[in-house]
Amino acid sequence: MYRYLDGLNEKQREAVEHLDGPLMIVAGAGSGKTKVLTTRIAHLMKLGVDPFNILALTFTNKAAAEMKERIEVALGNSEAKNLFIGTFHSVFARILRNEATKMGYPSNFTIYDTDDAKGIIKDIVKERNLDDKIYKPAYVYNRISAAKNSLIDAAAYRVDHHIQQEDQRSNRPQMADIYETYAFRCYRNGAMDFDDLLFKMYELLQKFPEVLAKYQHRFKYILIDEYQDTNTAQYAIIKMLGAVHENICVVGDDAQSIYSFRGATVQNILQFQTDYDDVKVVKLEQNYRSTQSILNVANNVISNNANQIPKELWTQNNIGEKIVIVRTMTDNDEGKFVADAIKEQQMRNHYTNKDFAILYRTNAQSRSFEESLRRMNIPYKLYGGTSFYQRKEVKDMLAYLRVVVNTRDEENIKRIINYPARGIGKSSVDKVIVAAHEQQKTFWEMIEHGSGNGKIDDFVMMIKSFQVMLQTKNAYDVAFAIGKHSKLVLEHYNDKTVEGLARYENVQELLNSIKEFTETPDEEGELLDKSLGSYLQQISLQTDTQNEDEESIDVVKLMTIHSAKGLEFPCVFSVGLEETLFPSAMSLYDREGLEEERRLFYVSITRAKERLWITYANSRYRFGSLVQNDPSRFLKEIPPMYLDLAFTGMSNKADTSVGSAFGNRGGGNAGYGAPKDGFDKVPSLKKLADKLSSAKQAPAPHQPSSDFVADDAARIMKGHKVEHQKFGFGQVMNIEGGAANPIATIDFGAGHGVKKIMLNYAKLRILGD
DNA sequence: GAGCGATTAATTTTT
DNA sequence: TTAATCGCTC
Repeated sequence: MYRYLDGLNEKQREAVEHLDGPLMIVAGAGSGKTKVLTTRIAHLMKLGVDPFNILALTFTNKAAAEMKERIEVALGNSEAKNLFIGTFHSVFARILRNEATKMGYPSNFTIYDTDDAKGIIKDIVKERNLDDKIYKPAYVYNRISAAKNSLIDAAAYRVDHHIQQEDQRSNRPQMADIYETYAFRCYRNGAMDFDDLLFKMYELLQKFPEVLAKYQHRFKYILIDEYQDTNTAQYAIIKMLGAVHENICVVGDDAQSIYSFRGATVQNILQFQTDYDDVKVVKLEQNYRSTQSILNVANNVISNNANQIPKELWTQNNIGEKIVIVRTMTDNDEGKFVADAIKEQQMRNHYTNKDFAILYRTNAQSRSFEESLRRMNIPYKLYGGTSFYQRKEVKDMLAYLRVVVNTRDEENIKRIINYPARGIGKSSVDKVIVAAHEQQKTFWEMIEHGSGNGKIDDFVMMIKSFQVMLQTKNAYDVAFAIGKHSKLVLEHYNDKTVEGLARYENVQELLNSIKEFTETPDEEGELLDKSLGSYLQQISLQTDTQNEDEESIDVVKLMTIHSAKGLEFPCVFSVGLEETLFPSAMSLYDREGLEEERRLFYVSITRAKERLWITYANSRYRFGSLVQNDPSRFLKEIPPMYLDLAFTGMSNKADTSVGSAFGNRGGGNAGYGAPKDGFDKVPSLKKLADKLSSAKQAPAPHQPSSDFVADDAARIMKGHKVEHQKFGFGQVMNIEGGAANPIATIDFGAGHGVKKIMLNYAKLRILGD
């Protein structure tokens, strides 16, 4: 009767057919987790549950899209359209958009990505005259992010004893102030960062019981994918939303928890059984993906971790090929080896490009593989990295669109007010900012009714004209007009360099994507929101440009292990297995960090279906210079019996015998004569010496007087005592160059000495003569 | 104020 | 290696 149930094994079927009450599915790698989730949803719908009442949350857009598609296939109709399936962030953004005004946000609130957020933090640190070496934007951002993900707001942060101690100890006493300012500024800008989408969602449900009740009753069934990667905020939200029906189904694998840096805590999955009464637990332990060899290696590696839910992955698949470990001399050799091996496998075993994936720890590692693949004419696709939407020219264009939709967004106003250059300088902008903050107004409110600055007024008129268009024109027409009248497109068009051309094309591509968005017809029964605001919201959460028909393009895939989670490939290269790279240097200090790296390695191994190569290089270029690394400690955790020792692919260059692969670096690298210690010390000593010899006493920067006002350059005469904003106090020795372009020779004394200053540009205050 | 070369600092993973 | 900032010139 339910044919789709036939393809399930006993355990899978048990999970699908459990209808009401909390359910935890512990799903090992390759055990058919997505199949179970999608079949379960389809089954619920077959049994009459309204798709409108089902909420399914995933971590990536890719996973959400795949789930939706598979349900459609299972059901054979378009009922799936009404399901609420998406990433945590996108689903909450949608809900927040509906309820935003309750929280004092515009419904078209802007979503700030990490770069936007770091930019604001940078500004704040600068404004407070703090050292940006200590208050590094990335550090501050991560700390604020961690707080939000633990549901700690700025006020709670300030009074949290433990946190305060940490900040004192790390010499960052002003963290709480920065957090508070940052949070306020986002709010004032009508913007939320990624973490706010969770944090504000929590706040919304907390503060507005009627909103909570609405969604509690709406979501009768809640399903959560990758539960091991949820953080405290996500956990709390789910708990609230599910409290009425308690039909919560979580799927996860503690062995694949790899997002603790984003606040994820494995505790959520470990504790699930104690959170609810009568939790049904189903373990999926049969692996359908990998060969026995691959699975054996994976099991051996992960068994080195202490904290685990006990389970044993097994498979009926063939033993398959042994795993190949390859050592190369340099990262370039590593790239070359991989490209060679791909070619060879294609010849010998009839694989095509898309059967291969190269998985690495950090995005920076992609370079050598790209080069070698290109050299051998093997088509590839790079996933992740700086995405399309992070490119400067795209962000510039998006900044215009965002400002037009949400004028509270000071950050983006600042970005575009003088780009393309229209003669509105930093000082004019700063003047507005100071005045606005004094009067408790937003930047836009300050200038929208005239600013006393003709150029700013022109800018305001232009933005307003775009806003008028918003009423009658579609998103594409507005965007096109913005590109044209802001002269942004022209700016790129006039740049005839190769990069300029690329930028022009990227902006055109952005416009195309808006056009596509606008022209996608509404599905039956579903009226899609085609406003510019809706478009912006959607793309803000789209980090990967998930292009058309992923499956059909025949290319080798390059990505980080993190982005490979949930995917599988016939042939996998897990590369860069070196100490300080994988495991990363950042993780070496504590057991948890190291175990997470090991889980990451586990994830990379279990992506492979048929063949697996593990590679590492003796030395590689990092931050511009060659460094040597020991082989990763994880390699020692693989019993040699699973390894293929015969095949090296580069037998003349790379020594892949297990003996030398593990540890005794002296063996095979005679070409790099210098022992490790000497090698490491030379450059650092040299650097130090350079620093000492060139250490000039930098003059202390001049703090301009608080009442500093520049005087008219024409009034400055020989012999005047003057103050310069940067160089401090000095005396005019001489003036030359004629009235049109007078140049003064000024003696600023010991600190800065004698300088020639062009009076038309410099800001000088006359103190007397 | 703006544009351009030169120096220098920085690299974990992502929604 | 590359992105970002610095500092110089017009």
